[in-house]
Amino acid sequence: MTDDDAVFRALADGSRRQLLDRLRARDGQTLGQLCQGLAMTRQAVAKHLAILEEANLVAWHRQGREKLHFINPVPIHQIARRWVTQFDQPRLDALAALKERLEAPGTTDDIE
Amino acid sequence: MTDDDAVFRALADGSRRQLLDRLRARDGQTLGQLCQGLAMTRQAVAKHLAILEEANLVAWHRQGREKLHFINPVPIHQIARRWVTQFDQPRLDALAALKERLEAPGTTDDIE
DNA sequence: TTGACAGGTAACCATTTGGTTGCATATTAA
DNA sequence: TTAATATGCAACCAAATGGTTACCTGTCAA
Repeated sequence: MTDDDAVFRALADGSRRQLLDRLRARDGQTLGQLCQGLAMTRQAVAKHLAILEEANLVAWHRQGREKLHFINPVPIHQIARRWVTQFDQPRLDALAALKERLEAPGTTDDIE
Repeated sequence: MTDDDAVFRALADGSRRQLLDRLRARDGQTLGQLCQGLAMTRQAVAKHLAILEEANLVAWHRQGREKLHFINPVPIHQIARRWVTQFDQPRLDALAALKERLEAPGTTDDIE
């Protein structure tokens, strides 16, 4: 509950979901790149990114004077596991099992 | 964006997620029942339920002087479809296809 | 018919949120 | 070295949010 909260809050804002969309389209963008075309100041975008970082949805890496942002899909998957798959039992139980079997071989990341 | 927004906003609050949890545990509860044990006035709970209604996550039906609340899993599924399954392509594409076959009417447990 | 019960409505309040402006700092290029 | 570039930080602001109290309405049972 405590950890999900940051993710749900982060996803609650349309601008932040838009930022995630942009990163999903092209990962590793700088703050400046992420600002382009948005009707918002750079500082506002930076605040949104900070909230996404707090929710662990975005990580970054400094390169010179630039800050490269990377998306992290794990928290959303975790939430989906706890919320969507439970939502209508038991039809999706079989699905969850299948999902694990599908994702298991050769995958190293988001399945704990 | 416009329709998802209400759902994301509704899910952003912990009290509202708790209400959904309660309805998931037992569907069709009255306002009074949903208030029990919560550290919040009835009016506050009613406001939360109104927000869940706006997001189409909860529907209700009047029975005498009582208001029975029912959960609707569809919006969360829609969001999951648009967000989770897109999040790491293409590994989950096969999963989405399977999901549709699983969820198609008439299919129960016949996959294994 | 008259309370008691379930819920609705409205005014109000403190805090959070999403945004701004202004200025400071660090890195790169000329 | 100097100027432009990329980002950081802080103060401030309006509006939204989550909650309250107070009172009103409709329904059921005695």
